[in-house]
Amino acid sequence: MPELPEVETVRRELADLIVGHQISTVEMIGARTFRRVDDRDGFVRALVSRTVSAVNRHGKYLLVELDGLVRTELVIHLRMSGQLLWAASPGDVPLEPRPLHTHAVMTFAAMAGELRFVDPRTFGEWYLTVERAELGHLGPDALHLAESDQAEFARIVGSTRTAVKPLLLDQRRVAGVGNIYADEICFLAGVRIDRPGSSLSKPARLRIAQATGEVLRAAIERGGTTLSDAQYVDLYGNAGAAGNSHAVHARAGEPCPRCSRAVERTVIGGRSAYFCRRCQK
DNA sequence: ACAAATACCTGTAAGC
DNA sequence: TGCTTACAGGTATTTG
Repeated sequence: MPELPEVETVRRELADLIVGHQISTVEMIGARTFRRVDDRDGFVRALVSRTVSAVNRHGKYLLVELDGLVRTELVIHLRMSGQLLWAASPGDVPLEPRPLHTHAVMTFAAMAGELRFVDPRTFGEWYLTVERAELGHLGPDALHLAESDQAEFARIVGSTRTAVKPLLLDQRRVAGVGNIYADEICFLAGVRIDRPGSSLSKPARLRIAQATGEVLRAAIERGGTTLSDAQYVDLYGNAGAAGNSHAVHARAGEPCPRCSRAVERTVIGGRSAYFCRRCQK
């Protein structure tokens, strides 16, 4: 479900909501959500009564920074079906009942409501990281790199024989691009999804870098992608509108927005992939 | 170095 | 109507 633009949308909303607020309670409900947490009491103790100083993001990982916790951050990864939802209860309005598959709940001092982590497939995770040790395998953040150093992005693309789409999906090379946006990036760059990165011309590699920035930025502006299954919603339960502007992803049979030829679907790297045969070379 | 398969789960849609 | 199957946005690990 959530890729970089969806995680960034939630990050911004979460930062606006909780930065400067003190954690009152942490409920650990689902076992699998906390599968990396050895000391469950210690986890709660580390968080309660701390004030949130920042909510950061690297790739698809959310990182909650807390006053007085040095080098240690709360990691939240939504994986396929995780949602962070703010349930407000202003005044005397009672809280909505918790949805099925609510695995974690956090409350804050002087804030009426609760932050819920809902995750039917239980792939998502919460844990404390020290110096981001568990994130060490990740490549640079895709959006940051596309905006700061396109030459380096192009170098990474050209550094392997791996096909461009699986390359973009490999979080060790570049972090944050998922199945939806990898299709959109390849389309915008005019590159076939199965072209080995090292076979691309320098301009084509730079087009991948450029397209990554454009696609991710545009998706964030539209609040991310909510597909027909409505899996992704933001902190307040709202769907994102970026899906309406997808050129190819999940549009098999529809006309390519550039040349009108029917968009095709295939499988690459075990994932469904969409492309225009005429526009991507 | 790389590709492919598998595993982790639940929910939904399509097919029979 | 019911049952079965395939598939879903992610990632880690194993096998070849």
